[in-house]
Amino acid sequence: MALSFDLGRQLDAQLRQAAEGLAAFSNDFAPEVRPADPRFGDFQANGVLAFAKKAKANPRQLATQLVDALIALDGFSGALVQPKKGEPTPPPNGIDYSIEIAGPGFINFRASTGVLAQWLGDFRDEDAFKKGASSRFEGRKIIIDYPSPNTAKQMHIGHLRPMVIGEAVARILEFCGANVIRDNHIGDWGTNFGTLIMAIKREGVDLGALGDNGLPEIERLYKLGTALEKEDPAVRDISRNELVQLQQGDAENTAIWQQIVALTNLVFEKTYARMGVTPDVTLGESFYCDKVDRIYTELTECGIAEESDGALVVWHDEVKKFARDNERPYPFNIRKQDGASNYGSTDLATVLYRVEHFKADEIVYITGGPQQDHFEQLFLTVDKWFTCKDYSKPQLEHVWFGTILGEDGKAIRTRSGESIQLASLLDEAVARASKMAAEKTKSPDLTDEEKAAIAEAVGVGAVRYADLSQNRTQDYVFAWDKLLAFEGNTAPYLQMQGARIHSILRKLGLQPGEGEEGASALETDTELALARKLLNFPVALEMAISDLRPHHLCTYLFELAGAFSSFFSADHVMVDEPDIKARRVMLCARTLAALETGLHLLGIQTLQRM
RNA sequence: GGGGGAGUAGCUCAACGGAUAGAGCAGCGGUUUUCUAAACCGUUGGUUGCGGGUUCGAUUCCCGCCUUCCCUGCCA
Repeated sequence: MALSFDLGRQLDAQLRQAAEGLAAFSNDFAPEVRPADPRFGDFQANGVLAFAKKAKANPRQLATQLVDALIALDGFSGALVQPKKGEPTPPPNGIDYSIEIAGPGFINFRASTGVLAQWLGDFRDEDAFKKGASSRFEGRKIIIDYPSPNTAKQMHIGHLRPMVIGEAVARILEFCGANVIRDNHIGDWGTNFGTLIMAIKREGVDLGALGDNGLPEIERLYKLGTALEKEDPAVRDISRNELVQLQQGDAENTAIWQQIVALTNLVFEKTYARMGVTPDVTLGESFYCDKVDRIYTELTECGIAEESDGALVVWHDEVKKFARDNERPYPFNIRKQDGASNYGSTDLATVLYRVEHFKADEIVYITGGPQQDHFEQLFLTVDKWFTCKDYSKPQLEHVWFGTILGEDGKAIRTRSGESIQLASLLDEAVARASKMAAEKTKSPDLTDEEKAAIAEAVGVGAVRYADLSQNRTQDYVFAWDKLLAFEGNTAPYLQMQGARIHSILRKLGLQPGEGEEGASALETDTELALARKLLNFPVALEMAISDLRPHHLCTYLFELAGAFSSFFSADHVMVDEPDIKARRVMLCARTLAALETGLHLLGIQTLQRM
């Protein structure tokens, strides 16, 4: 039998096929195949229970019928066995799966060691995994909007999450066959430029003289500007006028603005490089400033937008919280009273451009949780507008994340007070990793350059992993001790397991994939547990994809590394028997492939030595 | 007022309506002349905030409370 990369999906499809031939089942039957508790098997199908409830039928009877049909299916090799408590029965010789019907109607599947060996032989490395996974999206065009920082501000700790989460999401989708475009939608066109230009002119600052690290000075000018505006309303009007001048193409203001943007981008590039973030396009808000008139026109034509208090807004009365007759009305504002565009208008123009120019099937926005209302309004507006104009509608996803909190449990602020600069955060992480490595290393002969590269990978990896390994919608407290704890479910632990595998292969004089000829069937509990964990790599990918939450992949990698570590402690690889040695070498290489593939998808560097 | 998040072991967190709610850290007890001990093995620890409901089955879904953080039209 030919095996799919994702055996669970394959079983799912086969169960559906089996159900098609049965009168008792209908088209809406979903097998719900998922990984099982190892006590029960490798996979379980729970769908019969839900279906039986709806059909008011006996679930065990339905399960029996379904399993009979499945076994009779061409191209499926399985045998029904009696459930026993404790260890499930392995399949009889030459049969791929043993199947049990258990409890109220669970269907449990246990793969034979032959299936394990075949799967591990078919999917040997990152390329094979990718090939196996690529059928998931089959070239679907997905635009991912990240990290999308605002121009004229230094990157601080608040910029960590969009970069880390966005990059992981992009890599995972790409790996699963999507045609991903990373679109860095920088905030280069906001009200803040009015304030900045006002302050720059007032202070007579020469931006050209600031060198390539002028951001702190620009930040200082912005703070000064906002302070002045607060003191004197007349200054606020000047700023507003500077902004309008800029938007109307005034030469002097445009030149100042261009300098600010160029200066900012230069600094940002360095951080992107360090974080492994590679935008495909950088089309900021300014790119859309000549495209917003069409938005006003079309939305007004369609009767979607209307004037309200001098602004142009869209009401979504059908959604309670946005309705106009609320105590506090909450429209979607797309043009300000002063006629200027805002992020409502540019975001609408951006959706249209992404559909018309990039032919986007899907757009994913990576931003913080507080923007949920904005995106809900944006998506509702796009839906109505595209329906009116009969434009092809993309799938729109808002992937939002929680806030990074300070030790006091409050959000780390950007404008008030001292926020931690991203570069110094990373530097400190690397310094701590370096110190840790000096104490713990098993490779004292490393050169200084190698040590530095390892510290960079471990330090930055630890910070990334700490951010990715918990559910993204959670807030989390930023604490050095926590972020740089190199124990348990952390990047250094995973990197270390990889390094251990490289070490054993090095000692054997083998490249990954070599030395596996003549391997015998897996036998020990730890070998089998590891092999079964490897089989679940596609499941972890699927879970990470289904709601774009990378922490599922982290959890899987940690479990995989744990299964490997248990195996590595219990089963010696360098044994005399060539068949046993070969199969253990195979497990090492395959674990390495899954582990490194997973870490790469998370944007974390892997290491050969530590 | 409206909306969203969180509430699970001492701490930090998992758990796509499924089987006896799991990890890590901390604690306790073991393991190293043997392939990287940043490791492994064992163990202690729970009324899943409270009260109802839905059903074969609820941490998960629904209703009502409690605590807490955040958002709530012209910044993005």
